[in-house]
Amino acid sequence: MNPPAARVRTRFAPSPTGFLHTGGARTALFNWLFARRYGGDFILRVEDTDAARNSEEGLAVILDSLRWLGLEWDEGPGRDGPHSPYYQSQRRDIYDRYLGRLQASGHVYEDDGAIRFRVPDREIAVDDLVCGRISANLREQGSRRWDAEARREIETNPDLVIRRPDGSYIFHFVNVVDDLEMGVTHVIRGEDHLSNTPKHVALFDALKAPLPVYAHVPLYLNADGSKMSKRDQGALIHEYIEAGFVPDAVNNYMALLGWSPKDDREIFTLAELVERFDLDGINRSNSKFDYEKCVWVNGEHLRRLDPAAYQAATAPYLKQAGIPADDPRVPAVLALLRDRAQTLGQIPALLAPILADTVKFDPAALAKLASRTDLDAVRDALIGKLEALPEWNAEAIKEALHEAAGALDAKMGAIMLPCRVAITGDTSGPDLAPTLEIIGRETVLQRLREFSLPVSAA
RNA sequence: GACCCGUUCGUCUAGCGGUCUAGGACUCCGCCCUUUCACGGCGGCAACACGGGUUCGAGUCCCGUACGGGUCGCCA
Repeated sequence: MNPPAARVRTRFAPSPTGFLHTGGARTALFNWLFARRYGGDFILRVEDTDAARNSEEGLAVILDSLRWLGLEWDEGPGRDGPHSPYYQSQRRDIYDRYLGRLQASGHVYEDDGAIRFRVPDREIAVDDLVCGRISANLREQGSRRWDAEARREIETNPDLVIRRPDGSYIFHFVNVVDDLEMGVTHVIRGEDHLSNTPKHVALFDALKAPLPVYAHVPLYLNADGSKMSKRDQGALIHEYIEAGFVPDAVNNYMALLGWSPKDDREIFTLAELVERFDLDGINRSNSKFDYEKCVWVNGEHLRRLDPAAYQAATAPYLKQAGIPADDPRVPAVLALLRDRAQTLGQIPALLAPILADTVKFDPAALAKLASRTDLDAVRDALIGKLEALPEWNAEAIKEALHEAAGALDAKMGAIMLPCRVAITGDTSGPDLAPTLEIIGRETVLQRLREFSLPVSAA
C-alpha cells in the first residue's frame, strides 16, 4: 500500500463493559499497528455515553488488558492530549456545538423531545479499503424496520435519533463528531459497523467535513460458526493472562486471523508485526477462532524466549502455585523442561515432581511395574553405582545408569523406568540424568532405598 | 423480511487469467531421533460451495443459486 499522505491518526473506542473481547482487542491491535507502522498516533477514546452500561472497574479491566498486550495509546485515559477529555461522557459541550451547526443548516428537528437527523434521500457510497465500494439509501432502508419478535417489517421513521430527550447523545453522532474533532484519518473497525457507515458518511457530509478512510475488518466466529461471545473459550483477554500466554503470542495469533503477511511466516513479535502490517493484508471473510492454534503460537513464542526472560515470565505462575521462584534449583529445572510447555500455566505441574519434598506416585506408573520381578536387583544395582560416583553431575549419573544396566545385562529402558518411578513417581518426564542431578544425591539414594512394591499411591 | 458483505483442505491462510497434478501452518495419522513423555526432523490424509457465462485458457473476471455473517434502536 502507498504510505498515507497525512500523519496517520487511528483510534480504538471501547465502551467500558468490564472485559476486553478478542474481537475488540484485534481491532485495537490493527489500529495500533497501523499507527505505529506509519509513525502516527493511536488514540484511546472511551465511549461511555450510555450511563446504564458504564463502570469504572469496567474500564480498568480494558485498560489493563490493552497495557498487557503492549498496545499503549498516545492520547486517552491517563494521557492528556490536544483533544482531551477522551471520555465521551465529558465532551457534551463539544457535541452541543456540533449539534448547533446541524440545527443552523436545518439538518435536524425535534421529535418527542429527541433530536433527529434528517437522512438524505440518495445513494450514499463508501469506499472501504477492505470491502471495496458499498452503497445504500438510508431513507429507503430506514423507513422499514424488522421486528424480530413479530417476524415482520414495520413502518418507522428513517431519520436518525442523535440526541435523547434527556440530552445525552447517541453513538452514531458522537462517533462521527469525535472522529472528525480528533482528526482521525483511518477508521479501522469491525465489519459489524459496515452497514452503519453510510449513516456516518451522511453525518460527515452534513457537517461539511472530510471523510476518514474506512477499513472494516471481518469478524471472529466460534469454531461452529456462531458469533463469539464472552463465554467462549479464548474470548477474553484477561483469560490469556491467567492461562500463561505471553502478550506477543496473543497479538501474533489475533493478527493472523484476518490479516496475512502474504508469505509462509507465522511467528512474529509485536515489533516485527509493526514492520509488516498494512491494511491491504486484511482479509475479507470472517474467521473461526482456533484456540488450539493460538496455544501452538504461544508455545513457539515461549521457545524463543531467552532463559532470563523465560524465568521472569514464569515467576508469577510459580508463585501462584506455591513454588518459590527464587528456589536455587528453578533455573536448572526450567532449562530442563521449558520446551515441554505451551503455556506458562503448565509450568508448575511440570516442575512439581522434581522440586517436591516427597514423591507422589502415579497409580498408573506403579501398575506398570507391578509385574516386574527384577525390581530389587535393579534398585540395588542403581544404588551401588550411584553411591560410588565421585562426582554428582548429569554426565556421571548417565554413565552410572549405563553401568547399572550393563551389570544386570539389561536394556537401558528396563532400569530407567523403575528408577524414574522411584524418584519422581511418574513414567515420563525430562531427561533422567539431569533430573537426578537436580534432585540431589542424598534424596535420590534415599528414595531408591525406600522404594519397594507394593507402594501405596499417595 | 429488506439491505450490505463474504465463500480455497476440519481450521487459519497463499493464490491477484496460463508457472495450480493448488503452496504453507494448526489438528490428526505414520516413521525417525530417544531412557520415557515431550521437543525436533521426515512423510501422509485433506480444499478451489454449485450452475451458467467471458476467454485459446478461470481457484483467479461476470451473472445467478445455495450457504454463512452483518445491519436495520432514544446499545455501542
